[in-house]
Amino acid sequence: MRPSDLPEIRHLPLFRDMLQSNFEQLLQGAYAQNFPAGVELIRQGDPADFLHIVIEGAVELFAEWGEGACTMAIVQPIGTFILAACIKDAPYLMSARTLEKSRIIMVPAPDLRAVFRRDPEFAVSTITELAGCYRAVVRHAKGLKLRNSRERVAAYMVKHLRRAAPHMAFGLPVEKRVIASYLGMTPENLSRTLRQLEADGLRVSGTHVTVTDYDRLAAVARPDPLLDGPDP
Amino acid sequence: MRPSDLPEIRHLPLFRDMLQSNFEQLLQGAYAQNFPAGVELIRQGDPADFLHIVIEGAVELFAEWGEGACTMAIVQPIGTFILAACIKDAPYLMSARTLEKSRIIMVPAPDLRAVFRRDPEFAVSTITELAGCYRAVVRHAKGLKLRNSRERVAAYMVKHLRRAAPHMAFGLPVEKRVIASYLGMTPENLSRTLRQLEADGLRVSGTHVTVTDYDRLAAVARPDPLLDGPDP
DNA sequence: CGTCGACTTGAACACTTTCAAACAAAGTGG
DNA sequence: CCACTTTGTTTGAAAGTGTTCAAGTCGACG
Repeated sequence: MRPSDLPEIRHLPLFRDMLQSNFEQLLQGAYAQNFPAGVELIRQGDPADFLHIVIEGAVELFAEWGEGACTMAIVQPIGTFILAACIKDAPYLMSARTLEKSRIIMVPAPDLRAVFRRDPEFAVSTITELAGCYRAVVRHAKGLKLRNSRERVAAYMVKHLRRAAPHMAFGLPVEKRVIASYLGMTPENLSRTLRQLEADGLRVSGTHVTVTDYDRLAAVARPDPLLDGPDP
Repeated sequence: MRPSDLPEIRHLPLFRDMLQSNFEQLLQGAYAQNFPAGVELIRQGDPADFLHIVIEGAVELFAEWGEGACTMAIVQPIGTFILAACIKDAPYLMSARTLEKSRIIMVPAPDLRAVFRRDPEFAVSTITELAGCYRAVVRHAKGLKLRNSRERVAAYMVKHLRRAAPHMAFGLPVEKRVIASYLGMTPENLSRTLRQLEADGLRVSGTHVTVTDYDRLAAVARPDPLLDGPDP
């Protein structure tokens, strides 16, 4: 564990309000590791041993069933994943793999459970964090059920464009096939949909996205804070 | 509030471990109400005021976007809903309506937030409850993305059949159109799919479901604890 | 420069929705 | 208790959406 990692972690909403002594103890049992791209960090069904924190790089959370697989979320710095499985001491519902060279910190789940039982501030932070995760998945599920694929793609682009504001362009954070799977469609279908959306003010060339007509694109996506998350 | 309601609520996992004095205080600010079927209890986007507890009846959680709507979950006794919105003091992501004549208890959200800050046991219960909700939505989203509609219907039936074990029959808990929407399909499509599944050991007549060949049906559904929940 | 993987494109196919109509069941009012 | 309305369910045909398979293109990297 690098000393420089600690302040960043300490500032995460999850760890921000806990007692310093508890924070130190929690991170004492933790260890950091660097992984190349494409490494499977956890496998769905395995018992939950560690809370993972992404310091650098990017991690894909994905689910498998039979021969099929789909990406459920992308975690980028600084973010945590599989908090819920650690808390319930239950099997992971999702697998995780690095999409790029990544630096990950792993906090043992038993330490986690021990600390939030004696640090009320940490308990409250955990509650807030979990509630946020829950709401994120609900939004994702709502998007899948209420929007068709064209609308989902448009909404994805609008969301990332807002993050890049005031620019009217941004770079795709991950490969298109991962985005396609996240949006619940095949790569072929995403490719065609992107081409189709050129008529609605979207230009995608390789990894580079430019929006030439925000209003037209937003008219397709009909962004909604209850689906896409709060404005920021 | 009926005196007879209290013991049932007290035995819920969410309230089981808290101090009696805190429980009493929490429920003191609460009130119970009886609703006929079809009443909209909460509307998505409204600020979260109350944690709701279903004592009798059934409540549908649903989401709307534009002209479309879909049901996200069914809550039956004894169950709670919209805990996450109360905790985050954020707008509801889902609307709720009674499907039958229902008895609902409403606990003010500020009381909730106040109590788990001073009762560590309640905080832990809240964390566990939320983690459970989170995992339930993840499973639902996984099902939507990984299974096709025929598989989702088969899995739904297998899941409810297991609950009815050792019987090989059960009654549908809600209308078929609600089930269809929950499974992410149209009523017409559900109707056709049920008919198609007769070739795989399923018999549905009105609200009554009989499974004539469990193995065949399970071969279609391929039940998996990571999608359908733990065995019970 | 060649190879590999990701991306794109096209055509055929499978699945799902939509619209329209018929049917069934449950509740209403005479 | 029976017609009658209302609402949910089923069915069919047509249209729309998304997937699969196969082939070809592009770009990054060794």
